[in-house]
Amino acid sequence: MRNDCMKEKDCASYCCDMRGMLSFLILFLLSKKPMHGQEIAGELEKRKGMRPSPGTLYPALRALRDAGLLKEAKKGKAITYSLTPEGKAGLKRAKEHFCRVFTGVLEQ
Amino acid sequence: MRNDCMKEKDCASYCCDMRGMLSFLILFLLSKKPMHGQEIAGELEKRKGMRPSPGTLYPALRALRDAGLLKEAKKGKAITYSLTPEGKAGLKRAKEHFCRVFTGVLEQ
DNA sequence: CTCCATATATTGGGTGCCCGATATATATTG
DNA sequence: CAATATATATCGGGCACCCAATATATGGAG
Repeated sequence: MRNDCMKEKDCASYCCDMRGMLSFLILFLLSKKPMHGQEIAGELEKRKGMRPSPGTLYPALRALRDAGLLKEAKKGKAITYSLTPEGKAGLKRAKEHFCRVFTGVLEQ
Repeated sequence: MRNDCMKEKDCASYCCDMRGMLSFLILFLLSKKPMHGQEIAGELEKRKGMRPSPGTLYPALRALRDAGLLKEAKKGKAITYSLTPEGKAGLKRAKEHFCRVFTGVLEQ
């Protein structure tokens, strides 16, 4: 059971398993500023408390690129990712859905 | 690919795949008021646009009960679920984690 | 009682997120 | 030119969410 953390006092939450939210978070982070992969990994680590493995992050970035939602710019050994117009539009719609699903969760 | 909706104009978002958020949402909904299973399903349908199947909902409720996070009260053919003190405490921690992960997402 | 609607419950299986390990490429340092 | 560090990339597999189909139980209408 992935949510073993549900029984552990030292785990912050039950939603430590946020499958399916990775792409959404990536799009959101890149909307703040373009970043390369390891920067994204670092930001995710700060927020989630766990650093995504390369096998998690890079396939996700590739899928988003293949879907036309973000574009790449190679600089040295790093690749800077940024949102395409489609990515921005998609993020907007995703946020709306997110708000509808989690209405009231953040209140009080 | 579950996220086929990423390519469809009529789908609200990329986060339609919210695996791992079901238990969190159930705890949140029950913190508002005790409900029985089908009420929960209806509320989830309103928020997510899709009604969870029985094979999704009831095992989730059972797992939360077995974890001591909610209790059941049978009334006729329906079972009213409500949070235990452990469930309330767990939801509080889950919310904190949720807020940390999604800081800034709902802004502007 | 019989029929039907509603609620709960179980089973089997698909899907794809995500991880760990490993590989490749580029930069930097000495 | 090695040697090391960093970034990207791939591969195989586990696992848990989630669904569709089906089963059981309770209650109400006639």
